[in-house]
Amino acid sequence: MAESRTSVAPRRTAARGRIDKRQAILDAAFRVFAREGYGQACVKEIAAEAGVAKPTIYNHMHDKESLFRESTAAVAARLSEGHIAALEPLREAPDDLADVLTEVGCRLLALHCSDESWALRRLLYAEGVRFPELLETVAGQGDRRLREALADRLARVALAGRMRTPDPDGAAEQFLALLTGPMEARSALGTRDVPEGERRGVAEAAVRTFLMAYGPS
Amino acid sequence: MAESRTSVAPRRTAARGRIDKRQAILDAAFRVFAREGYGQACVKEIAAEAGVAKPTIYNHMHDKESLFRESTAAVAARLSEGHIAALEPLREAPDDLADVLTEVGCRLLALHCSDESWALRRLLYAEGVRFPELLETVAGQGDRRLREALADRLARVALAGRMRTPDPDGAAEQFLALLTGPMEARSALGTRDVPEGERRGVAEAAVRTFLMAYGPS
Amino acid sequence: MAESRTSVAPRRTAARGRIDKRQAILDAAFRVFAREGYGQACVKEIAAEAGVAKPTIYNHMHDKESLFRESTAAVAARLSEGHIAALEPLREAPDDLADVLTEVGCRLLALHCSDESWALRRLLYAEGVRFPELLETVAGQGDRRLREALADRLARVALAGRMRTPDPDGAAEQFLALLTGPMEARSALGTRDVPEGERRGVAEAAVRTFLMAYGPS
Amino acid sequence: MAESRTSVAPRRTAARGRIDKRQAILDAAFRVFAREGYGQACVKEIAAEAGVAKPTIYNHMHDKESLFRESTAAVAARLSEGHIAALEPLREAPDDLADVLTEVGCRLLALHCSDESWALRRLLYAEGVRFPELLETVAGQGDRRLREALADRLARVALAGRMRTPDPDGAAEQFLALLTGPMEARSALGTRDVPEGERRGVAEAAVRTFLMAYGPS
DNA sequence: AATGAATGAGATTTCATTCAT
DNA sequence: AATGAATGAAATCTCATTCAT
Repeated sequence: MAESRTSVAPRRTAARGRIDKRQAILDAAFRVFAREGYGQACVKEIAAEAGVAKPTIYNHMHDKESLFRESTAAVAARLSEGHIAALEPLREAPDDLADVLTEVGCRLLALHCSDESWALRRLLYAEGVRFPELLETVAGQGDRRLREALADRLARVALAGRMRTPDPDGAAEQFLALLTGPMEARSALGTRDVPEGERRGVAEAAVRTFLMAYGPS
Repeated sequence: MAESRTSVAPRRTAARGRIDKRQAILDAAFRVFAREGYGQACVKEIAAEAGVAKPTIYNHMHDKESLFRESTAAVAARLSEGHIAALEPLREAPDDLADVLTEVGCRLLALHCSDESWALRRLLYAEGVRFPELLETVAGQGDRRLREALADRLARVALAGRMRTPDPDGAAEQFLALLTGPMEARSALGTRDVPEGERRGVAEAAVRTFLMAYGPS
Repeated sequence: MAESRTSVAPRRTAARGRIDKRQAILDAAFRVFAREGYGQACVKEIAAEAGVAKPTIYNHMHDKESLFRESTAAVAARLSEGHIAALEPLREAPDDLADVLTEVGCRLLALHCSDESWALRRLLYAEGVRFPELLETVAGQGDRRLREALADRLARVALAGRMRTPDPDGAAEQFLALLTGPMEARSALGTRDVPEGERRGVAEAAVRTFLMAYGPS
Repeated sequence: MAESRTSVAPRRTAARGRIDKRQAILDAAFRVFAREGYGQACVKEIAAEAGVAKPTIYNHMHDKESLFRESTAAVAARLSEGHIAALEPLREAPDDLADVLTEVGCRLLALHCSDESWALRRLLYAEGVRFPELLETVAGQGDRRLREALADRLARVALAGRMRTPDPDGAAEQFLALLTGPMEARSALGTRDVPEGERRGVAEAAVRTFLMAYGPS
């Protein structure tokens, strides 16, 4: 570890260090914002959690708002990648549609129920009104991207004759609603863990209903 | 009622005034919390909006936290009444199930999309972690009560042979998910208005899917 | 007790009640001032301790300062009576001077070390600068009166040939100093109890030294 | 020392400046506490008197209580040094015991009657109950240290045959009582200046009585 | 005479942010 | 680039005091 820093890429040490520090700040910021909420979070605590001095934060970010924007955007991007990856099993129109949808549903729910995901959702709900471009960027890049990707997959499935729907967008929207809607209450807005088994039950119920509505004749 | 105020019981003016003031404080508090978020809201602003002096607030409520708890609880109770009332058309197992469900769905969505409702939801998401008993009280008394009442109605409908479902709770959960799930993205977490027509479309789609899964054979 | 109020002197009930209430307020005020200090004491707490409403206090006393003045003055007067009474054994020039002085010393020390006495002393030290007329009244009526009374007694004793001193005032001053001076440290400014036996020891030592300086040839 | 500041170590200006500022804060705090009393003193005024901003105080001290503790402890330590120094003339068992004791008495009284000393005593009396460790530290390090040092000196004097006392501790205690006891009333608890001549008179009277009790046969 | 309610003023403390090094 | 120190502004909460009843 130390080696890779001191001998392999010594020229990059400074820049690398800077980037590392920036990342450490963003990570710490997200943790603190998630824990305390934007208004209650204080820069001092973020600095402490990032292991840097307070002014260092202001060297990297212009103010608390930027810090919030950038730290949440970073997490949102990371999560969004996961969502897209979770659709992988649907890439090819499958034979065992129910199984595949259930698998995808489970993957999506696992992500949806992760601490990070709930933390981000809480922050967006809380501060979306006061950070409208965050909603645009994050929720846009996040939820919309997922919905559209899922709609694409469903369209292929329908085209392959394994589903019937003239409206893949609506179908995707409802599939996601059937998956995530129930988690709100079951996890008490993310404050209680929902065990994997229970999540699977929700996914199976969602798929069952979904396929009765959209499944092959 | 109005009578007792103006003619029968002028002696009660003082107590009544106190109650009025308390209500004014709670209302103002909710508005400010909704606008600014818990952390950013300041008691001074709440006092100004309620038309009282700052210490008056502390005469009625012990501290900012209590103020938050009580003001949100009051709104939650009010909204919860509305939800139950919205189920009214389902009281008797109806002939035209689709129409009635659509009507109920529209009513629920209208409530769900009201400013007050979004404001409360935002605050719960935002501060639920730090006010766990709020989640219990408010979300419990709110969402659970609605879900259970709806499940009761659906059970009756099923009993009357107009639906088939061995699990009215799950059915209610999914019906609500199909209704409210799509609103999250469509209203951008409550920051954009969703016109009534669009809400009706969502309700109709929800009912369509719901009845294909649970409707009479 | 209740009788004397209701039947024996019914005409006086109101006035008596008012006086009682005033006394209750003064007593409560002294206790709270003693416990918290003038600046930290709050009228609300005094009212609670007196069992009356806050405005009632303002009906009896003009403001917090008056309350302080009157409550401390009342206690000071009470204590002063005790001091004078403690000199009783010296009324007649005694044969067994040492014993009598020791007895007087013990009595004075018991008073000096009472909770009330320390409380008053603390308040005078603390606020004397800001309530100069209190020092005049209280310390004057208190300490000076005691010193002068003691000097009178000592003068009589000297006149009776049982002491030799051309300066009874100075002798009284020193006797009191020998008595009370050591208590400051021993009781940690009144925060630790000094047992009676220890007080007697101090009194005996004071008398011994005093008599070696002023005793009969 | 002075050198290191002006010529040798200009690099230390920052740290030195911090220390200076800390000292300025402690000094100002003591002055304000002495003037107003703990409860009435306000941090804003202390900040103004120290020439710093309010938050700077909270950067150095955790809260008002710490500020009180530290500022009084600093003064107490300073005064205690003076007390010990005042005993200097007694270092060697002297020939002219009366003169030396009088000299020491005068020095002690001068200190005892200084503004700073009265201010500290007032604060200890006033707040000792609520700051018990202050009494321990300050009064302990102060009064006890003086009494013990004086007892040491008196023991030497007795050993040299110039006094007779089997109990130097008691003798020291009484000597100090004879000195300081009378000042309480004469200075009206430190609110009136006692001129040097008067102090000398008290010291002489104290020495006279003391030596009649403990002096050489 | 007594009180519930209200309030202006001000207390302590914290925070985001900036200098100077 | 990074930090120790400092600060203006503002937050929550308390207090002595006064009305209206």
